Amino acid sequence: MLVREKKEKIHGLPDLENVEGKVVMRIAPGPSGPLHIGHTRVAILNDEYVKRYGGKLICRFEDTNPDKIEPDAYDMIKEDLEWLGVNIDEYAVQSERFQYYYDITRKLIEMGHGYMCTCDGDEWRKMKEEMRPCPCRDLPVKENLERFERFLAGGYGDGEAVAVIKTAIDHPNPAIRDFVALRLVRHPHPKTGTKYVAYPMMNLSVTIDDHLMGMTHVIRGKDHLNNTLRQEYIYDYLGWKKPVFHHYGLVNIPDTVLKTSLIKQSIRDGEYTGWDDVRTGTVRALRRRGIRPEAIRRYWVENGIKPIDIQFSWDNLFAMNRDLIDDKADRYFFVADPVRYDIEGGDDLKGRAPLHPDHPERGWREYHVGGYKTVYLSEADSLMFSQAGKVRLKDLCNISYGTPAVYDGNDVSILKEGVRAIQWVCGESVRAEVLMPDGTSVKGLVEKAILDGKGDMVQFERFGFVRVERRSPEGVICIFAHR
RNA sequence: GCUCAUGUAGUGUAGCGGCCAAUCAUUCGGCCCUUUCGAGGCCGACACCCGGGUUCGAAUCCCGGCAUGAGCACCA
Repeated sequence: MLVREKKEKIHGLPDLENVEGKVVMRIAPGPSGPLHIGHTRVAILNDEYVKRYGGKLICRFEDTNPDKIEPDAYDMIKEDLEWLGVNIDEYAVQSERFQYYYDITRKLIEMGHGYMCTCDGDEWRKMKEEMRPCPCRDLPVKENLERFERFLAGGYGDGEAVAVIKTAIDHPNPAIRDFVALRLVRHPHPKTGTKYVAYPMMNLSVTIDDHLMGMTHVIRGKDHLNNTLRQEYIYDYLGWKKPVFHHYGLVNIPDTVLKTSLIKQSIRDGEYTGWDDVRTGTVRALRRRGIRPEAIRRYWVENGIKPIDIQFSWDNLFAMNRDLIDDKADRYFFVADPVRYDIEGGDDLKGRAPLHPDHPERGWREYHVGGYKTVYLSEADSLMFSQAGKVRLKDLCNISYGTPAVYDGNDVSILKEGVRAIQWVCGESVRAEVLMPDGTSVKGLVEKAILDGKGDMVQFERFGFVRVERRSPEGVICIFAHR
């Protein structure tokens, strides 16, 4: 009883502060590509809290940097979220909301909290570093408003002007001093074309949308800590109520490719097969490898929302996934880099093995080696066999080394003496190829019973869990998940 | 350089003044079970960054140091 209570606590996320009834939360992906494993953390955490407290979860596409947008990403992200089991109540797109950003920036300028800067960008930054206001900062409101309208109308050339929010020019933290709110972009936007030239910077659009959409809690990465501090100026200027902010630590994800621009380039170059290439860490690649969304969820829930930086552990994720699939995955023998052995002696060789050792009721794989009595062993097991001299073909019989190999009875008890049981296939097997996460592939043979199998996750005994991508008598294509 | 954040086993986490000679998961090692190096069972290994202080008592509070990370973009 006591033990159970303790366990429940450990596996749960801590409560949020200041929850009054329902919550409104959001995830805000930039549509530059599909989601990768790193993005799933914020999605899962927000989803978990909305499910706990009730309320709504908004997915807001932050598409305010037109030259980084991948037009397909809007749909891909939506699919990824659905697959993850993240329940989105509303979708919003920032490129449809520019009017809000303009109206509120105008208001801030009117209030004297913003200005239009026409200084050279480098010089403006240099002055900020020295805590000196630029000449535009103290221009009269009227002049700033005129510049603002001219700015919206496209009356400035690229880089000639920006709208700036004032904070404290002498703020001890250089990252907080005056920040750009709107900039000029002439690059056409995939959704709005060249309709707008004035584009909001993230700190402006995020703040306005979070307020307008009624966000109660914002969970995001620690890299946004300073952005939060900047955004608080806007909340204060306008007398808006601030959401509760939470910043979780950064995640370092090893051994995979996550950078969207890099993946995109490799796809274009034909090196990667697509966004679901197994060498990448995209959600669709993990899905293709047979990682269950529940495993990803459990992983992030157990990681919590602490602000410390963490190291992502594939081992831990795989262990959670194994937990989920082990009971469902049927077992088959797969032989990598097959080496042929003929067996001399013994009579009509027959054997059978359960599809799953814990579930004999699911049925059996029947073996009838008979006839030529030809089997194939993996290259590694063949080598081991030659050194050990004796080996058990699991669920069939024992053999002694030689060419041909010699039938050596069917006494299972030799396993107790240290003889190894190995996997094998007979002549009636199917070609199989297993695509590995590093992009290589392992070719071999798999028992033909796999063709009648259902369910996409199977275990190749002593090889690992794989997802079956294609089943056909000509060959089976699998993706390696983990051991 | 400045500013901010954080420091519990290999990894992630619990604990947040006495119940902690520190939890759980994973990892690793051993044993049992098993015709898989899968699953299951049992046992074991590994940690409170350092130094001061407060206190009867500190992983827990305070200060300093150190370390790590982030930001200082007309990216998000």
